[in-house]
Amino acid sequence: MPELPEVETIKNELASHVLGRKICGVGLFWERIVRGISLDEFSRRIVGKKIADLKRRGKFLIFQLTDGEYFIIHLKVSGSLLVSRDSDEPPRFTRAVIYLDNGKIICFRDPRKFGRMWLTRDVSEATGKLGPEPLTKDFTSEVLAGILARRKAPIKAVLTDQNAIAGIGNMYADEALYAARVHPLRPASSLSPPEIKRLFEAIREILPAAIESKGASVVNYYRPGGEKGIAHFAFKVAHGLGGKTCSVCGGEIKRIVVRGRGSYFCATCQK
DNA sequence: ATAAGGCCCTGACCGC
DNA sequence: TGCGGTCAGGGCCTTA
Repeated sequence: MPELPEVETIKNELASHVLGRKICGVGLFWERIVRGISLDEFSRRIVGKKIADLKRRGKFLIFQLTDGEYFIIHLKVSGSLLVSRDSDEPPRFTRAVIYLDNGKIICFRDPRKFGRMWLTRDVSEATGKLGPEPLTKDFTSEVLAGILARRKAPIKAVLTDQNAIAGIGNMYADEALYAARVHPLRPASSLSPPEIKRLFEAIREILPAAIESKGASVVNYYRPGGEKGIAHFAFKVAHGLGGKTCSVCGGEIKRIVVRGRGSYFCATCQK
């Protein structure tokens, strides 16, 4: 599941393959993968453009093209972007292929077909409602406190709400709440100042560490070269990977469902 | 405005 | 071995 650290890793490792390259063709094998415009218009407008820059916003990957166009990808649950040669057969479940002028291709592999692509002159069409980036300097403990103060929903739901904070998904929300010793069902506005401080520090520690480890390969996450990340080896609770008991107190790691998502936590440490 | 639930999809997994 | 049923999950859409 690509979240902020995974998309950041993909961005970092894709850059050398794509920056300055011209898109000389596309293959589209799943009609609903493109949002907003038809497959024909997508092809017509993207072919011939150069990739001038590559950025990440939340879980969106943004290719800045020449002529004011932006090619935007969201990998959702099961998407990956794999680089190979145009002479190679694209891997199974490839929904789209981007052909570059250096003989390389980017394969958008997505077994679940949840992933989406945009081609637009206005980035906000895809990313407009996103909350702040949690790793920038202006995201502070006070900013987090302000976001949480007006929300009564479970803290887990607010952390994973992209319109509240961008980039945190199911895995890293569980890890951050565990590190901060906060129960996932606590109403966001009920967190005390020390709890907010701990949560802020957990976010600022866990996300960069996961980027350092090139992301977490739980299911269907691969780096552009096909390698896996190793961030999941550091997981304490997320996705049930932390063992049956808490490594701190020996308490039971429980699974509950919050807003339809599996949530793992220590029933003793997280109040 | 916020909260909550359904939906999209299909591979993986389970029980028989 | 094969079959049917169930589950997972991000974000959009609808409803309250």
